[in-house]
Amino acid sequence: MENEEKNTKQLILEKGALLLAQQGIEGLSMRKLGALVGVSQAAIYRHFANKEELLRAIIQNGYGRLVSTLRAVLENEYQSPAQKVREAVYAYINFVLESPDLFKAVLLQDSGPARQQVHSVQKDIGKNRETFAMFIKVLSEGMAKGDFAPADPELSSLAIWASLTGLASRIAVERSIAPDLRNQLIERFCAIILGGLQYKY
Amino acid sequence: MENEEKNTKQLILEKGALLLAQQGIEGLSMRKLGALVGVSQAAIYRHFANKEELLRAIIQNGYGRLVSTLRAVLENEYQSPAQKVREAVYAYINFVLESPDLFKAVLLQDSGPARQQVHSVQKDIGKNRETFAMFIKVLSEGMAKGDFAPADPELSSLAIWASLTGLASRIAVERSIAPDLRNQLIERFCAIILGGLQYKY
Amino acid sequence: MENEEKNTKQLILEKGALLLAQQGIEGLSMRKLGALVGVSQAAIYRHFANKEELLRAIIQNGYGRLVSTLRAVLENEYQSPAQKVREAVYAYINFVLESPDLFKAVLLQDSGPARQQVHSVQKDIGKNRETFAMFIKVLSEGMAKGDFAPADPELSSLAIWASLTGLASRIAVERSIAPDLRNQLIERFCAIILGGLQYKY
Amino acid sequence: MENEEKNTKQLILEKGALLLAQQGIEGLSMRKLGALVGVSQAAIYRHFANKEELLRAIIQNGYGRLVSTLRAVLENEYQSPAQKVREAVYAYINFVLESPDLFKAVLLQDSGPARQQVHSVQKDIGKNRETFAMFIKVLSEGMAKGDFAPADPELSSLAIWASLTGLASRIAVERSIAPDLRNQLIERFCAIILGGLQYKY
DNA sequence: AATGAATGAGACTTCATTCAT
DNA sequence: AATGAATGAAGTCTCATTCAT
Repeated sequence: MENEEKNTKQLILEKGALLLAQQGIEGLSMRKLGALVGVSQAAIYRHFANKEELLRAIIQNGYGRLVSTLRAVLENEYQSPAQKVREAVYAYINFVLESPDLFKAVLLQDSGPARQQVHSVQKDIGKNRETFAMFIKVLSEGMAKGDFAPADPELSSLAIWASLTGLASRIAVERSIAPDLRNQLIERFCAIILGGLQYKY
Repeated sequence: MENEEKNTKQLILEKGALLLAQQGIEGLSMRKLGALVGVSQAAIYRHFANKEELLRAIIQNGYGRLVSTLRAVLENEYQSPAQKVREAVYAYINFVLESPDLFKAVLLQDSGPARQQVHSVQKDIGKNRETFAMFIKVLSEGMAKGDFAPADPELSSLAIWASLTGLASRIAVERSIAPDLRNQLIERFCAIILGGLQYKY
Repeated sequence: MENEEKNTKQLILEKGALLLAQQGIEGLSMRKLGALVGVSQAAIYRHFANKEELLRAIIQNGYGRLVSTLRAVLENEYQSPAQKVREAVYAYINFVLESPDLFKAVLLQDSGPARQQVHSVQKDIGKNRETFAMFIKVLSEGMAKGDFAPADPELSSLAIWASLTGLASRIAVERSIAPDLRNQLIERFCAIILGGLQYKY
Repeated sequence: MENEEKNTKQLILEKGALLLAQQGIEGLSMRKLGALVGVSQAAIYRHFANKEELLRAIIQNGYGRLVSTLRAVLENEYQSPAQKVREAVYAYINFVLESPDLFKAVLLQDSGPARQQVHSVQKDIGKNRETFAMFIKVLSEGMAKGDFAPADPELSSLAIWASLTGLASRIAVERSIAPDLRNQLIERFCAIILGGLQYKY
């Protein structure tokens, strides 16, 4: 029984992510989603109370991957703080390249009809407390070890995370960019960030 | 007399920017805009052929300010490259603080049904060739003078600009942040970026 | 139970035909139709994807009668070709008298914005291959039997069918004509057509 | 002065006929017409009180040609009644081929928004009393001379005229038909009609 | 004679949601 | 757990027409 149900609910989540990825947040309509899943529009309401809840679920569902990847990267004992930062950047960008619209839905939206809806999601996920806390810890660690110049780790985290989001956004928008150039860009970004972290005034 | 009616077209642009600012790109409907301006929906079509054209006009109208501010900052002869970068950051952030959703409309949207419309606008403005070229020049100049470590100035520009966009986005979203904290964040951002530019491996 | 609600879809078709009949092809608006059926405009889209599909359905629905009547007439074994022609004329005219605007919608419209939609329908129905083929056969038969003078049966069919359409159109337009006069006109039409078919140069 | 005015008014009529021809009766909007003439929409109202009056004027303007051609044909002293009928058919068809939508607007319409508007025009023009009277006279003449079998000439006229309209309609609709085939069709039509007129029971 | 601005009505269509079955 | 039917609101846009200038 659980299997049966899971099928539909999970299918909705998957196809929903797909719709979101292909058509953006406006393209995710109950009608289309129902058709894509092969089920009536009304059926979706059996599984999710709202479009809001649906959206939240889709996002949480898809976002989990990034979070666990990031966690793995940031908690890897065998890497230096600088390496962790660099790997986190790559993990983040890879996620964005795989699901650009999921990314956009979560991190960049707070306009559109789902604005206020997503807002709460953003608070839950966008800030991503847990991951963020880990990132702060990595920076603190680096500063303690002398790898990074001393500074407020939370502020640094915020600044870098925001920068990373900006980079990701640009890359998500310009999907047609040559992979080569893209890698150079990412590399330069890492260089600047890590340079900035190490730089002493 | 001219003052009384305030030109309607300009009014549409202003109220349109306001709607865009308050409700995002989808919230900008002809219906609402008409009501806000105090005019019938159809009247808007006297002044703008399309929603697309309207959007383009609103954005260009509002975006002009930033471009000219940036130009002034980046072409100021009496400042060092590093100072120019810092001032550009502040100019950008100030613009975002004044018109957060104008910013969001232009820079963060890009796919979906209504978004292909914006796409061309983005190409015109988002890339913002002219300003961007000036930014590249500032970095080149800094590298030539030895203020910045040598690196590809275009790549560096792209990376920094994307980062700046990310910071701006975060600030735009979290408008309720305390000004104090905000300034610290901006300052830390500048420090990291400028540090990164100066850092030699 | 089924009777009570009367199927809505069928109701839409019927009221749609009525609207079409009373107000022509442009008068058939979703708004009006919804109101006439006693249902919201949106409800119509539950049953027909488009105005185009709706139109097609209405026409096919109403047109079926004529086709089957014509078929019965033209395949009646016990009548001479001339009689078949005469009966077909009367059947056609009777249909037009019963549903004058259904007829008009199908046969007289064909260009303009809304009309390209009808175009395909016209190809399906207007040409009415099947019925038309039967008509050709009747003429061939008559020529073979010597009832009609030898001539290209397809060309003759086309000419007569077009003429019949013209007559029908006139009658549809001038609905107020006295039945007596109308019958005389139809009779004279048959006489000319049949005379023309029998006439040898 | 008259010249100046004539220019605009006549231009409206001409471009109006063109619009009517290209886009059908729905395509003839004041907006488009104004643009086509190179004048504001409102300007049209300086010359014509209504869309109705405009339409009437366009039709009358364009229809004049047919009427005078038909008059010339039907009053040609040097031709037999049969020849006159044949020539009238060709004149009519040629007119339709040149201005198919003018034809449609005048003779086939009585649906659409302009329905009731055109109706009155139809009474004036569609029946085309004068021309029609001449046609009756030709038939009478033919019957008197023994070229045609005796019959009610008015009834015959009506039947033939309606048939001709039907033929014209078919030809107007299927504009892509090969000229060769078209001519054969017209010829066969003439043969049937003339045969029917001459046939004695 | 002409224009620019505006209007009110109406066009088709899509949306999220509800409800009886 | 699911469906088919329906709804009300909203979306963009076009139309014929009016009016002050």
